[in-house]
Amino acid sequence: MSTSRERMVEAAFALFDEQGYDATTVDQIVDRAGVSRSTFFRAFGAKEDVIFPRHEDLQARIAARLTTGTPQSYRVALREAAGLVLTQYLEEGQLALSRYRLTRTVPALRDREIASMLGYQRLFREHARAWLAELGGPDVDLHAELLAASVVTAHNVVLRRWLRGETDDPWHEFDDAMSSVLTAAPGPQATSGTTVVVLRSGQDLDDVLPALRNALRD
Amino acid sequence: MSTSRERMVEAAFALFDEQGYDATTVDQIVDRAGVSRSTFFRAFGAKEDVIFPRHEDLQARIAARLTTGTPQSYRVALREAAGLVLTQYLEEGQLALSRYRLTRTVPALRDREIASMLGYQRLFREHARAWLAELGGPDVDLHAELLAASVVTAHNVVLRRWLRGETDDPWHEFDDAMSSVLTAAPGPQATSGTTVVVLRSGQDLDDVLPALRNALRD
DNA sequence: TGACATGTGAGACTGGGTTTCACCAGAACG
DNA sequence: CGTTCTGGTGAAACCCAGTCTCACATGTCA
Repeated sequence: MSTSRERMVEAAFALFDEQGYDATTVDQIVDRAGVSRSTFFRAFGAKEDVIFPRHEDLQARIAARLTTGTPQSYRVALREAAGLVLTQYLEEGQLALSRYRLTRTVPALRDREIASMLGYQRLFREHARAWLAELGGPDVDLHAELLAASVVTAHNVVLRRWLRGETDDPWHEFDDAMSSVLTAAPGPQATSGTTVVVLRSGQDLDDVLPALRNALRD
Repeated sequence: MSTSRERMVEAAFALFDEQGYDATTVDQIVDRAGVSRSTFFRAFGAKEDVIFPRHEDLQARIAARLTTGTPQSYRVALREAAGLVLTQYLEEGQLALSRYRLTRTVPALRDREIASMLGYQRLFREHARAWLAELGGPDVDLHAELLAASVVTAHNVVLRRWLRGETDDPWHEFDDAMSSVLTAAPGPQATSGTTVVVLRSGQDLDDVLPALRNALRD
């Protein structure tokens, strides 16, 4: 027995796929799902919300990761917090692809997606502001804002490439993109002759060995 | 005799100010303006649009400025194109402040404002992509995206400071912010011993003299 | 004068979202 | 065992943004 919520999501995506988002009414969705309008609006609040599964969770996890950052280690915190977003999308798989198709074609949904991304950016910005303030330096607000925008933008570039099927190894591209953005950021740099390697747990050792050799050869 | 459009805008801002955006219905607006609902929706298309005066104009001017850029001079093009946006807001004056008050409190309007900003960002991105491609170098897409995001973000930081009344010299802060963002961008750098000065026409010479002396002293 | 464009008004209609009341299951408790 | 409380549900009325269609009034041009 599936829950009402699941049936509504399923019915909505199916109908959106068949006849488009605008042409689909909430009444059609609830009819196919076998529930009432009341149930729909109680569960989602708005028609748009069927598509965007609760990112309060994700937002909370990002905040949690960011709060463990320090002015010395904040670049890693930013990288991993952005990685949480990428992880979320990769795990959603087919659902993320369906949503991408919709957000590309329906302006209202595109705006909604952008707004949620800016929600993440806001978290990055606020934490970055605190870290940069502790490090000292001029124009903390501006640089915190720029840092947050760059991290989110870099993430989005990689994410969109994956959504368009233009890459098979999003994590590799993600790491490169984050390096582009974060190496220029202020703070203590790795001493020459010292290489800091960040490993994602669950990764196959053989897969990372070439990268390790490469890093140590420089 | 004022036009219908002007009366509707006036009535809308007054009502939004008196009782808030959501609590104001289109019927109230057209009643006060002495026109019909038909006229309203023909003129603006949607309730939100009363607040955002057509930025197709601005978008076109930005595009025009960007198309005159070259891979050698693109940083100036970006800076001045962003300057067009700032100019627009500064010239709107009181109207921009009213809009800012609304966009801060009404989510729907905030999203709308963000979407229009992303429209500008898109122009920057597409032109930056072309310039960076001509210059050569890795990851053109990523860096074009980052450059556009940084320019827009830097502009927004200054704009918001002005909207909040936190600065009396937005142009000075704008120049600094753009320098922060653009000096690290790829391309030919100014030769040591050569100082390039960009002057806005209509500016008082006495105002810029100190900055000129300062620049030449380095 | 007649044809045509433009701006306007009136009113019906669709559909998203809210609100209110009612119902019913199951858990908790005496 | 009956009751009471609670969470999930349904029914229906309601509000309002936005669309559509028809009508009318003012031009302007031929």
